[in-house]
Amino acid sequence: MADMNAPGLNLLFLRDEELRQGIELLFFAYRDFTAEPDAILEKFGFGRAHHRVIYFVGRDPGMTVGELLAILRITKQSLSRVLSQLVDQGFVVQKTGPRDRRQRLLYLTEKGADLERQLSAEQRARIARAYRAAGAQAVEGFRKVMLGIIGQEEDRHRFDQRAGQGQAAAQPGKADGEAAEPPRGKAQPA
Amino acid sequence: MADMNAPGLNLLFLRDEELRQGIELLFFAYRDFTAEPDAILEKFGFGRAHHRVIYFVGRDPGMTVGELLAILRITKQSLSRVLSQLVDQGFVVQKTGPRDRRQRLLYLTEKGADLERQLSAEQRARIARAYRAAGAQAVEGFRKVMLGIIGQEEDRHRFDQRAGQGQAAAQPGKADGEAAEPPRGKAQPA
DNA sequence: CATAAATGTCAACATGGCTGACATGAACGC
DNA sequence: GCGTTCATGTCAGCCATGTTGACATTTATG
Repeated sequence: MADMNAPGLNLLFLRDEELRQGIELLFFAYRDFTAEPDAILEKFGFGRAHHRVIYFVGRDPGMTVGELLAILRITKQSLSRVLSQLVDQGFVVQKTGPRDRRQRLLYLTEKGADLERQLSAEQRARIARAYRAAGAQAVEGFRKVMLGIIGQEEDRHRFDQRAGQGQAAAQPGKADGEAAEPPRGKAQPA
Repeated sequence: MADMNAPGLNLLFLRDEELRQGIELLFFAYRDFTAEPDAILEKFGFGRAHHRVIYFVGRDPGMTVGELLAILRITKQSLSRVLSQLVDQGFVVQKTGPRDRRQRLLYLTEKGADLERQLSAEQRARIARAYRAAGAQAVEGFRKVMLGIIGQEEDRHRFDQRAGQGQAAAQPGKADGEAAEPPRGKAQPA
């Protein structure tokens, strides 16, 4: 800060420092963000992979296996391992798709929903605390930057409209034509 | 949270939606953020654990093994596996500490620094793109929210105003964040 | 009816966490 | 100066979760 007025080189240096800090912010935030759920999961003999499945199925009940695979970007064999544990132990149920009977639509059971709530309670609290402390305008900036970091347009879409108008979703020309879509309108792995 | 859809709770619902989006922004951003370095590492037969070591040592040359362990929050046995590969293959060197000869101070070789640059180039570019697209004010908001998400005060400290520093303070007990994936309780595959 | 798609499954392998036990040399306190 | 603690290394085995490849089943579709 003190020598910010130095010529040329220094600006570049600060830029590099700024980018490094961006990298590290992601690391620390993610690390702390996942720490507490991991501890809970351990009591169930589950890992982070189970958490991801429970979270996204809870988010989007009735999603297909293919959709889940597209989000997680893992192989079906990897998913299968955790998913069948969750099904066997009664956290998730699979129902044959009504339109396409090849599909297995995924739902949380009550037990699964309980666990989901337990797992995300701390995460929500953490986010809520950070949002509250930072303020609405900062939250909007956070969203903008995070969306910029996310690579695929399809992934960004999920944040378009279902947005929290509360503080977050503001104006910036996002305006994606498509009404707020309740669960289940998702990007198909084309 | 799944049953917050009750009528009349619209504000609460939006709040819940907003918090869920926060959770998902972290998931997707982190997923995409680590994808490309992983691809580079594969060509070297390395994984994320190697990336972390290279990143931190590059960030803070001369750090001790103990400091690195404190950053990564893994066991010395886990670190040993990757660190000795990096040393054996000439990416990292260890020098006996001048003040305390028990310590092994860590440095990148030229080869190591090359790899570090190659690995973080994409991550910096991704951050830079997101920052540029979002604007300075959004970046400030991003920083605020991310710092709010980070739990420990000691961790937040490293983002204070190190702008003029370049290297970590090399304080015992704590160090920097990094570029790969935060470890968790048990197993963490590449 | 033939083919493709959605899903499941078996088997093998790699990475990188973990624990426990034990070794070595250097620093430090008494 | 001796014993204890500290920093580090190492061996050995376990576990979670990623990977690839091959193949089976059911259903949709041209």
